[in-house]
Amino acid sequence: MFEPLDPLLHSELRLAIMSLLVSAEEAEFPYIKEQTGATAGNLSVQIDKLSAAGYLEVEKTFKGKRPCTICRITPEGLKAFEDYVKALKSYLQVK
Amino acid sequence: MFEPLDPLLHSELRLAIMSLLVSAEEAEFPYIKEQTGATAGNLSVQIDKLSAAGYLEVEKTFKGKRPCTICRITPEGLKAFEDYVKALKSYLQVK
DNA sequence: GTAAATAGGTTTATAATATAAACCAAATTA
DNA sequence: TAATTTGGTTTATATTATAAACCTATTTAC
Repeated sequence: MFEPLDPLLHSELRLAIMSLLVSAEEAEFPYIKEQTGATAGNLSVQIDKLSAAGYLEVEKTFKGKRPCTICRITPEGLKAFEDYVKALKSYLQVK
Repeated sequence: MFEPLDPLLHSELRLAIMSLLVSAEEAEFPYIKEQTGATAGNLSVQIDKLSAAGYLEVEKTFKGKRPCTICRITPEGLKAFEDYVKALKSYLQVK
């Protein structure tokens, strides 16, 4: 009846991060911060979790002299996102 | 960009309960338990929360000699559910 | 008739989670 | 060179989800 929801994606901020990256393929930390309205601390923690799960890959580089964290969604992340959306529909379809 | 998600509805079990009641208009505790696969304790707690928020009304009655808990969604509950679904779409629409 | 099992839940304890506050280092500006 | 800003990370706290333990009444088995 109700399909289980991936707890990693069933989180407001993590879902927003993934949603951005599904469209963008690549985004910098400050951009994600701005778009989601999250605090840097919260964002850092949630990106770590998505990265640890293999849903994101995180590249730490430099932009001029300043550090720059770039995030991209992985194929597994995209699959997980699509599965999550599919599962969600079992809750939202009001017959 | 991303609309906030009602934390009361952004919960797997509570969302399942509400989803059932949007379709059914009325359901007994054991039926909800069976359909959601939740434990009785968890279900009891989550129904209380939805009820405390005014999203559900809970009628405690008897079926023969045995206690029977009936749940119905309220107009505010329905509104909240619809708003939640609308908000969710801001996360799911992959352009 | 009474012991055990079942129905229908509620209360309570625990573990996980989300979140922001505090913090840090380097670069820039005053 | 002091203060501020950028770009984050680490840590502490408060909330939350969840199941275990529990309770009462009824039914079934002996």
